[in-house]
Amino acid sequence: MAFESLSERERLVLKSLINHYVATAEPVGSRAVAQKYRLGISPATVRNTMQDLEEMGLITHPHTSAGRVPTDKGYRLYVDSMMGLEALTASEEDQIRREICADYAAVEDILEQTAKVLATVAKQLGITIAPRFDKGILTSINLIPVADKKILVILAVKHGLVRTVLLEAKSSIDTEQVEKAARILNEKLSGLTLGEIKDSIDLRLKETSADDPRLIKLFLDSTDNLFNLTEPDQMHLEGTTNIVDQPEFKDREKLRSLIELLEEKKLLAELVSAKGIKEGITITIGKEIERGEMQSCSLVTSPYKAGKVKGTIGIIGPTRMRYSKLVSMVEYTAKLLSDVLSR
Amino acid sequence: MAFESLSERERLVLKSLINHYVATAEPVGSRAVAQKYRLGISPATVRNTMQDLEEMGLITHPHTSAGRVPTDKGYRLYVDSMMGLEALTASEEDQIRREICADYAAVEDILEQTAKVLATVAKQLGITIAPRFDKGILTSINLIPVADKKILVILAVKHGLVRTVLLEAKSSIDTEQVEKAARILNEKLSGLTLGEIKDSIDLRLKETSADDPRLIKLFLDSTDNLFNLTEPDQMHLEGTTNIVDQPEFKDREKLRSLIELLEEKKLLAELVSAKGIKEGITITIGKEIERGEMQSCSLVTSPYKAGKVKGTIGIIGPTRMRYSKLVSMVEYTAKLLSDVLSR
DNA sequence: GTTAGCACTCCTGTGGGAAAAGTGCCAGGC
DNA sequence: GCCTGGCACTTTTCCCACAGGAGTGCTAAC
Repeated sequence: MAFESLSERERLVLKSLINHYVATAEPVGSRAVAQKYRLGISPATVRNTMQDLEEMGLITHPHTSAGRVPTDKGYRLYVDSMMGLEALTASEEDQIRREICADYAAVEDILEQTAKVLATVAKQLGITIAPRFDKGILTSINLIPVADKKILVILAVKHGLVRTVLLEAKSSIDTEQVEKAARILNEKLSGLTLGEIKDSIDLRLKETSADDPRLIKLFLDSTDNLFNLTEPDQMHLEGTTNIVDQPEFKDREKLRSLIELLEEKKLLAELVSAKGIKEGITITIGKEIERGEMQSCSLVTSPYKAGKVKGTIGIIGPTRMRYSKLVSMVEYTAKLLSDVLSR
Repeated sequence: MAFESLSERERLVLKSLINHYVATAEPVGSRAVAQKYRLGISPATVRNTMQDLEEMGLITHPHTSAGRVPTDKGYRLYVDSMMGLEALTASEEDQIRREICADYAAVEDILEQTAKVLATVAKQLGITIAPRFDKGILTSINLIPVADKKILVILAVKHGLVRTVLLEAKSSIDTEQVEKAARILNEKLSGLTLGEIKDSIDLRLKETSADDPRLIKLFLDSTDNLFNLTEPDQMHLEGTTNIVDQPEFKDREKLRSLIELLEEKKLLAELVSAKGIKEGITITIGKEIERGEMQSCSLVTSPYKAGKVKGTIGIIGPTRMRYSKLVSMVEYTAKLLSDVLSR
């Protein structure tokens, strides 16, 4: 549909309506639009315009005598072509900066903190997902025997990212073997990205496998586990409380199904990090989200960088959210986070 | 108050009432008790007995014309002296066993799985807390430089438990120094429990500190971080969905404040693991819980063992819960978990 | 000591009616 | 020809009254 065909008035009415609805969560009547936003036109005119907008599928009616409510399509148009960015207040910026720039050593902690501050400042769900390791360059592998049959594998990736995985061997393995295996693995694999390793580990370790079959075989068998790139525990979700109060979730069933989805950490992580592939802010509105349980929600996400590797942060809330502000917020936060993690 | 003074009839009525209330979530009238549990007495007699029980503070009235509801004190008496254990069904045992005995390598994963299965089978919140490391014996320390100024510290504890912490140094540190420091630390600290180390690390490392001040000092400065024993991320909480539907949380405010508490992972972990100090099952009912936000909830917890060190698992739900069943469940699960982790 | 009976209390569900909110359309004005 | 005031119409919401139901507490009788 050619949205450029919207008249100036139609655009103004839609914009005002959305602003008002976002603020009040109540269907908006023609009077409210006409008066509050001093467009200089009467409620009757607004009503006519609204009818047109409704025909275009940009707004709806819950019932005859109710005001109008934006549809997903309405929000989409608003977001794409008529919403201005709303700058963060100084105090919001401060709050975000304070939390993120505190000098935590571990990336994990910074990400948790980031999710929390996003949730708090946005009064929505805040979510952060650890960098996707597949583009990260492996600097070293360490194997550490921590118990009879257990070996801790440490993958150190450039820029101070670390992944540790515990492997369990069938039989006990002595220290020398472990050291030898570690030497081989480092020799063959360091300097490559984890993605490359995942794809070609079989080939790269083929000739050596005769050397010490057991350990190398264990390593090969665990490839999926070791190089699995979206670990659910690499995700931080905060602010569940914030959405419990939202009027859109006064319907119990809706709330339950959303919380259900939030508990499926792996799924959620994949859903969100898929949005983080593109550069810059991505806004996903209502039914545009693939999962049914979340179709009354919107997602504002952005990738961030830690050196070469990229992760995703975002805000989840009802479709009725303050996009103009939240976009600024996510943008600012992602920028800051990238700076902190890449220093 | 001398509860032994309860007559046989009073005990029977209280027991029947609680059973009925737990099943229906509705205040229980005298007729329901008299008929359903064929005590061979009339509703009028039950009413008289109920009045007595109410005077003792074991049950209450929401209002004059409503049935009776057990108080925390009523539950307490029931739990302590009149509830029989209810065995798990074969299929419940199966389900629990299947999830826990699957051969995951990492303790983390087993604990997450355990929390999930507790939540599912009990239809309540399931919570597991990783072993308290303070009684764990350190088998080795490894220091691994993962980036210019970042060092990954790996504390290997007996029975395959591992703790990794990332430290950030002020200035870059070369590999030799790291190796030397690791040797010193192993020499001085391995074989001790983490608790001992935490308390006496200053003394133990004093004489060596002249050797390589920087790294050892970093280590000393990070003691709290390294040996902090209740890390929030060592906790797994599952089944939030289950409580959203509970009739006791139809009051929005209650639900919000509970979820708020659940988000305070650190606090929650401390709360629960405090209960896990005692041997065997601990039941904490309503107001007996220290935190106000949870005073309409009960807690059924048990410690479990992984070799020498102990963690806690438990179930959280409204005070109106099926104690007789859940106690069996937590007991069985804790036993199983101990077996799996100590093998 | 137990029970039946009954009055009393308080909650709950229902229906009607008035008020409020808002639309849609029409006819008149600029 | 577009805008606007006016008005009828629709639907929800709120309130109130009222009946019905549930369950108690007391009393008197067995």
